[in-house]
Amino acid sequence: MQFRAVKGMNDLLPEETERWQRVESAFRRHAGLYGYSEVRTPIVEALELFVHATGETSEVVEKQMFEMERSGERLALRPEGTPGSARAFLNASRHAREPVTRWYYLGQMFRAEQPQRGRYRQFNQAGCELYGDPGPLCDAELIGLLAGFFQELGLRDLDVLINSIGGPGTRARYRETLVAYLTPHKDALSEHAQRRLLDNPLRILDSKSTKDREVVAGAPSILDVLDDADREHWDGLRRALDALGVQYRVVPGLVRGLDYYTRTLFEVQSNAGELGAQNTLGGGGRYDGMLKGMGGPDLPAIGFALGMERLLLALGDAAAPVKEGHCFIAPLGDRAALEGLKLANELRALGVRAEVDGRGGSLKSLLRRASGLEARYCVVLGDNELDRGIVQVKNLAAHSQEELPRAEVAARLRAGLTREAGR
RNA sequence: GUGGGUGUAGCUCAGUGGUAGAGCACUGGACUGUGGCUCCGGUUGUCGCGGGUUCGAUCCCCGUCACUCACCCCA
Repeated sequence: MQFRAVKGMNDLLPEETERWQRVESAFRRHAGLYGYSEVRTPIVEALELFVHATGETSEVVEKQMFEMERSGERLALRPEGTPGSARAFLNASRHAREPVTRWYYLGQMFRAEQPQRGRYRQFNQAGCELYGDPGPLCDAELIGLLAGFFQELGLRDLDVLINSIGGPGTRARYRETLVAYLTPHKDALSEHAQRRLLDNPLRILDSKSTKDREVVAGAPSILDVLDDADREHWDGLRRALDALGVQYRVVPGLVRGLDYYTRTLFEVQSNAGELGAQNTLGGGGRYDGMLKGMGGPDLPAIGFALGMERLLLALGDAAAPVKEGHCFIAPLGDRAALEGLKLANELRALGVRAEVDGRGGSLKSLLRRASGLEARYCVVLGDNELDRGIVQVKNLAAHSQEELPRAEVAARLRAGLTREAGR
């Protein structure tokens, strides 16, 4: 084979896309119930948008961007959805026509990581963004939306983690506190964490290295140094989550790797299916500084993204769609084949999926094929039937067969399928 | 980006220094026009790719690519 898909980028074949479509439509409906509408933004944006919004010290921007140049413009494939959505929001001046904007999106994202189960170079996210509400009630509602979506799909054993990293003031103060605590223990930290100590010390808090974990276990919690406004917001979030009945766990070490977060952070993990190390199904947080930082109005915002590939892995067979009954037409001979084409169209006109096997072959092999396709009915049509103005209809599940007048077949089969679907 | 594991038929996998097998799938027949069961037959491979050692390599060695797991990162 000469060509293969680019590393970390995968084809989705029909068996898979059926599962995807089911989850996607469930997401659209779920987000719609909360008042979210779909936004579609370009996959390619100015490189600078991500450097500025996602943050130049984030790993995503530092090492994982697919960059390109066109007529002197530096462009990039989007590594996440939030910056593009925020840009679109500002370009359209949405804040001038509505106080609060709720958008959701579905789409491909690109990060040049080492591929792994549940982690690909082209992957799909579904996400929500909420502009114009400072929270904390809407923070709780958004977390509830995310967790509720997973539950609706049938996922159990979900772990909802929350934290607050405060506003810029709190974070700067905490950063100093943390560096002061970690520096004496520097030699006990992993090599990676030692580097982080200089550029992004908060990230050490969620290191998986046991060395780092031991040191971090004794570190001061950011929740203890929240300023009054941050504290009030945090308490309000917890009260609202309790009122909504959302189960959660406070994890002071939850940090997340995008630079723009303020205050509320959250993540939903699952042990279901075959997720392996990529057990974060979705996550997000508040990013009150982004819109202003991009030259727009000083408006608060919060959002999340969930990984479609991971969600599908976690769901396993649970994402398999229910098959609708359909008809298979098995014509014997050339004359019957033409009649079969006509009958198939009659069925389709009534909204019934139908297919004709025009390849010829024995009745045995045609029935075998009908069986393999899991058709509900197989219509057998040969010279004998044509001459008598009837067809043989085989109910493949019931192993029964009856003769029906040719003129009535389509309507009768539709009635049969409707009856079954109603059960 | 770093480290480990694995690459043999469409799928799941066995196998041996003398150029390949099973099950499933597909297909034909037993049953001149009746499936999913049974029985019998048939098709399918550059043994991931390139190089080396050897009389000879799918097997040993080196490289490379892909997949996979972990780190890292995050969805």
